[in-house]
Amino acid sequence: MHICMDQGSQLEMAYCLPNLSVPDHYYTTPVPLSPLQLPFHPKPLQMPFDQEEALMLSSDHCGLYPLPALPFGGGHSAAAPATVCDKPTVGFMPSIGAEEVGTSVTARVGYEGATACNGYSSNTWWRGSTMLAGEKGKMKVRRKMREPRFCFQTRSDVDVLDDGYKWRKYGQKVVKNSLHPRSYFRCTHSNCRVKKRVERLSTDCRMVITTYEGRHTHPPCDDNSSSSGDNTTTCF
DNA sequence: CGCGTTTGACCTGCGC
DNA sequence: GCGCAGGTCAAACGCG
Repeated sequence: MHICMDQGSQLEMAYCLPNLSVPDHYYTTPVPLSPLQLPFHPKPLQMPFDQEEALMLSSDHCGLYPLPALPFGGGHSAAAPATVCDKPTVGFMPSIGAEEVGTSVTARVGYEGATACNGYSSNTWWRGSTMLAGEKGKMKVRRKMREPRFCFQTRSDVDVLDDGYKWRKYGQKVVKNSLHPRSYFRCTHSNCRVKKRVERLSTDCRMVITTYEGRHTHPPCDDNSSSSGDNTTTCF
């Protein structure tokens, strides 16, 4: 079964997640919104990571839509998912603060996260096991530097979509006002620090919110992308 | 034995 | 300054 999208939407999704495979039991959220007109690209949707913006998309057969609010970390907004379902407003994520994800022009200039994604020289962005005690002070600064993020919402029975990359779970956290814990994944590829957060909506346990943070510095794993015949890719 | 997951503790940011 | 909540670490554990 193909993901239920028109061709344009599939194209957009393919740009967003070039290796996303969608199992049979996936189907995208039927949120009755108007098709998204991304304000930052008149041309076909660019890879969102290149935009260094936080994109929050919901997808259905009519296209990709921005999600009005999501419980991103940092801001204590765990109750946001209810807003997503109850009051779907069309717009470009005003709830995501520029300082949170670097969406403002100011934040994008000298955006350290993007640099770190492409050609960072060390692993100082997050607290590593090799970090000395004295280095922890630097993390206060580092933590403000956010990777470009892309978020989308899928209706699925499984938490983790097969996007062609290999992920390692490094944490799970119970989020306030949410019945379901949030899982934290990191790309297992060396020198690739892309992170992924997966959580389910408290209002609809079948709705999965997946948030990618950062940009892969490597191609996806071939074994994963061609794994099961059950999965049908939406890429072209 | 190696790799991935689980889970409690810890750290940091933010609001009051 | 304090408490809360999100994010991350790392030891313990499980599995192949």
